[in-house]
Amino acid sequence: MDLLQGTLDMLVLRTLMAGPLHGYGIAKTIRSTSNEALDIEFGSLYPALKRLEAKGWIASAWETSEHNRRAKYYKLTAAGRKHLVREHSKWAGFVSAVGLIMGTLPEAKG
Amino acid sequence: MDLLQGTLDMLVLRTLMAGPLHGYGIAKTIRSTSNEALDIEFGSLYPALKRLEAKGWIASAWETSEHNRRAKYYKLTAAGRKHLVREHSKWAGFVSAVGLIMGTLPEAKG
DNA sequence: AGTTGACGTATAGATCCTCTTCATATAGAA
DNA sequence: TTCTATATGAAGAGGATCTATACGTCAACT
Repeated sequence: MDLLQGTLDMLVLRTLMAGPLHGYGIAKTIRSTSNEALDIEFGSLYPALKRLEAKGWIASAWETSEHNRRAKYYKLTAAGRKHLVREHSKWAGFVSAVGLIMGTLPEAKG
Repeated sequence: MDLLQGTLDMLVLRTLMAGPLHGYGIAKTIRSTSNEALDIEFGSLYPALKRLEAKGWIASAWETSEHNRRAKYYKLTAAGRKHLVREHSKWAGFVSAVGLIMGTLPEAKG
């Protein structure tokens, strides 16, 4: 909920680095790995998966889940892996830059 | 450029904590304080300032700048100060949660 | 037998923010 | 007089997320 734009793609890609997973599983993994801090809405997730697949960063295949249901499994492509590295780097740089603003300015003044 | 949505407001509010400043000065301050990493577009900044003022987090007044030009100076309100604290806290929580995802998942797997 | 809850995918429309582009204007330096 | 830095602002495009909704299965409880 209330994810900053552009972050979801990186999170999904990073989650898929651990192996192929279906949409529902991706959301559950992100939720639990973040200690329930990040709650991905399916209305955000599925469009994101489409986007990612259209860009060639993930590939999908219908399979049977561990609960014996049909589920579309997504896996990282080589291009996706490279993109993830770039995005992670950009994210780190951004967080660092924001840290400079939030931390180095004078605390108060008339 | 390419700011993550929702971050600009926090950055502007934080910058104004150092004292009243006009739009142009806010952009310059953010740019230099972040070592040129954050480049605020005026097409993003002015709508943001309007938004912030409409919500009562900043207040404005026309004055004369140090370069002898008319400039609208913005200053943080008490409500803005409180909002900034909340947003900063949310930001820190979000960064921390993203860190959990990006750092704690297995690096790779078939 | 009926219902609840976990599992799963998917779309449409609204909303919000940022970016690009354009328009306007003054002061000082070269 | 031409260029650069200083200054504000609006319009429209683009992109991502959220809300709401729909469909469907399986297992467990009552």
